[in-house]
Amino acid sequence: MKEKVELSDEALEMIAGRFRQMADPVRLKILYTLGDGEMNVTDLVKATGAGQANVSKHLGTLLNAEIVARRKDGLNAIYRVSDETIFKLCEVVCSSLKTQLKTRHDVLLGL
Amino acid sequence: MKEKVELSDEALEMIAGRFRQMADPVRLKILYTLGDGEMNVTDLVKATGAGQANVSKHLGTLLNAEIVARRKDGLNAIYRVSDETIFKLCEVVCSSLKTQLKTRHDVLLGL
DNA sequence: CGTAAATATCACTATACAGTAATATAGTGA
DNA sequence: TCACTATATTACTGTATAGTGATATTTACG
Repeated sequence: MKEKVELSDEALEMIAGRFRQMADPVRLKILYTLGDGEMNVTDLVKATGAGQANVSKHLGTLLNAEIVARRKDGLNAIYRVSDETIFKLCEVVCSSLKTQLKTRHDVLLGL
Repeated sequence: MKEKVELSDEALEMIAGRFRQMADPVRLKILYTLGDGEMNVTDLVKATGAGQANVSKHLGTLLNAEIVARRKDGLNAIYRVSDETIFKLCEVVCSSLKTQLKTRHDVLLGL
């Protein structure tokens, strides 16, 4: 008897949506930067090298997806990662990519 | 002293690319289906309800990303998952989404 | 107040890509 | 060889979204 995991189309759409949040290098850069601790938008703009409007928009989608959280301090909007599982995701992806690259490298050496 | 993980733009692009592969509900459906064992394209088309050209194209990108592997058997092209880490990714995402939904639900109940 | 700074939003352009119908390609069997 | 089946590819359309300049909004401070 198989352990059949039947997922509804709606569930698949939600899962895909989460992956979509992670599928942009600028958002990843923002998230990695926030991994060192909370930060305001201006500093995130400097750290990522992206435009202010762009960073703000990315933060908006991440906030909407509840991947980051926001607090206000005077003029500043200070963001932090609110869902630490994203780092686990990146970790798994990185190790997989490393394995792939290593395999490809070995193949090039004829082994 | 901080454990500083500095990733190059190229690395970020690769990671984002892997997430992009997972960011489509049809591809997820294909992968989940292949989780039960290898399958040819025709059966995948039936299982997913997507069009043949569409499934074939998705399989092409997954193959290119080395997430699935392919073998030929006569007329059939038989695909299988070649990178099991994708299931770990889905698992992490699912548990995160469940937590989010539960929290949102509790908030609605005023707690 | 008026000004400046930080952030968000708007309007727009450009690009990537999912879906699909039609066609091409390759293997199978009569 | 011809007809049939499975898969891949091509050409095209539509949609989503990243990036950006300009503007709006909010808050602090003189």
